[in-house]
Amino acid sequence: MGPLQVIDTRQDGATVLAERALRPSEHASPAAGARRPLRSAESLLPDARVWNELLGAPPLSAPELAALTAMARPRFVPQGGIIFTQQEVARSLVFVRDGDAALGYCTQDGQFRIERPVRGPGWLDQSSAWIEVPHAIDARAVSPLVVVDLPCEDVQALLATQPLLARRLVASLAREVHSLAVNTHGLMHKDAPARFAQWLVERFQPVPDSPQRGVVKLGERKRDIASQLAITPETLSRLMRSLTRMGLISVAGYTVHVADVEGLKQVAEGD
Amino acid sequence: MGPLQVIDTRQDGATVLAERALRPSEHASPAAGARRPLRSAESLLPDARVWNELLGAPPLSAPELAALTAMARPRFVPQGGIIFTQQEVARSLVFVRDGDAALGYCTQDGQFRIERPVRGPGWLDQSSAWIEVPHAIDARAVSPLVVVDLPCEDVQALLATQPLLARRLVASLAREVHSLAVNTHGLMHKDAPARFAQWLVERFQPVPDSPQRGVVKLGERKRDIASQLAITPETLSRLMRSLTRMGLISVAGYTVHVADVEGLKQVAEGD
DNA sequence: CGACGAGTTGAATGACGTCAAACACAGTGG
DNA sequence: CCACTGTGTTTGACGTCATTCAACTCGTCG
Repeated sequence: MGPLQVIDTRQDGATVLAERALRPSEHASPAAGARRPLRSAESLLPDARVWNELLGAPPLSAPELAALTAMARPRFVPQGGIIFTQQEVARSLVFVRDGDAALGYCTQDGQFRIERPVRGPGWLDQSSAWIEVPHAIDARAVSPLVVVDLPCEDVQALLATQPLLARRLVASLAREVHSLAVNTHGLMHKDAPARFAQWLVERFQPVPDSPQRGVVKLGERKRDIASQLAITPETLSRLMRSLTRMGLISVAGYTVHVADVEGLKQVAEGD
Repeated sequence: MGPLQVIDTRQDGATVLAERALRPSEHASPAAGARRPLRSAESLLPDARVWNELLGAPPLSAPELAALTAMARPRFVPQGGIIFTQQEVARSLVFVRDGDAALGYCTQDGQFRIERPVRGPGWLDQSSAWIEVPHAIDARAVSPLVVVDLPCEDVQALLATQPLLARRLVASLAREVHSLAVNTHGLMHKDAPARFAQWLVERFQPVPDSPQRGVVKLGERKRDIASQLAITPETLSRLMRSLTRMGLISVAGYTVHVADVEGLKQVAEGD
């Protein structure tokens, strides 16, 4: 089960395991490919893999790829930089090619509350530009990253000549509608324990031997996880302790060991 | 201000006005045009007005209308009937042509909790079929109504020949994404008074003379309004009394008289 | 009249947020 | 090696908001 080590035993009987727990912000986040310094000389344009991941299953044809790449307007954004804000009217579809971004909003005290993290390649806003409304939310760079704008008029023009591309854009929007609808349902009818259990189940990586057990690596600060779940960090901390006491998980720094997925799923069903 | 009549004065000083308040279920709901008995002989097919309202601003061309109407599969659903359920995989885009429907889910005790009301013409599910997933939610008929299925393959085939239609479908999906995103944001960050105040502001009909004052007609049972706001009927009742005490509204049966929209907007901002 | 469903009201409970203090840990400079 | 600091998390006490449960009103329908 890995190099674990007991460092503390608490009065509630839970054993706390030590696992060198670097803070997520200190991780050399492996998926954020843009860690090496980007030079203006090197192409920021997305490649085929990126386009295919954005637009869904059947691989894109060469002319489709060429047309998309021709209209792409990439730009580099430094860590913490603003990608777009609620005020500005959307004129382009926007996605992140590489790196970690987040959709959220600025609080009065200058903090940025993450509502939904986005790991490249992934859409930041594929809808607002079509109806010429302001972006519904702010977007910030969590790591240094490359975002790409697709001017809406250009995409629209392309639709006339590439009907299959239209099908993909529609499907991509449909996926977003679906995920938002599920999310809304959860917020309306599930309490905090259920939402957190669900969050864990979605990120659950089973270990080879036993299907019930597994691991969830927390790739971000716990306060950011909390704000995704629309709860406070304190409540999240209490939830983790509570699930631990129920014997469903055990927490070691930024690693959650899941002892009983089925139990978690039960909690996730909630009401 | 209408034929009002004092029937009760409470100790808190608020004056309650009587306005023959039929229950919404007893209203001959004027917008639900399908009240007259529908015969199988008469065409259930949507007309141009319906299509244009579904697909947004620029009016559709004659060939577009013809093609859409050719693929439409209308069916009549009696009051309280099930339109579709969460289990079934979506094969068609679904909308209500005439009448009142509701998206929601069935509770264990057989009740139907309304999550989002839909008044025809309006989409019930324009997204699931594109990605071949089950409907995210149940749909029921609140009044007798006509729903129309658009088989997904047919629509897809039409996209190949009608690129402007693709643009419209995309825009329509984009509008849904936008409204869901706003809704999600509200659920995450606004408390019950703010959500209810917002709900009122959205339905606010100003009276000609004074811009601050106006009326909101409640077209559904208060318990259904409560479940749209993800609160209990008791809480909704208390909210209405609380807003009344603040002098922002006064409630008479199923009519809410708004005395101060700006005040309501302030409450709606909440946090 | 009694039964029923919708709405309201009050008291009790519980879930979650707020506030403040303590703790863990990496980084810094002695 | 050691304090010292800053950030992030944990914990406890407490408050607030919303739900729950149970009564009660009102209008409708039999």
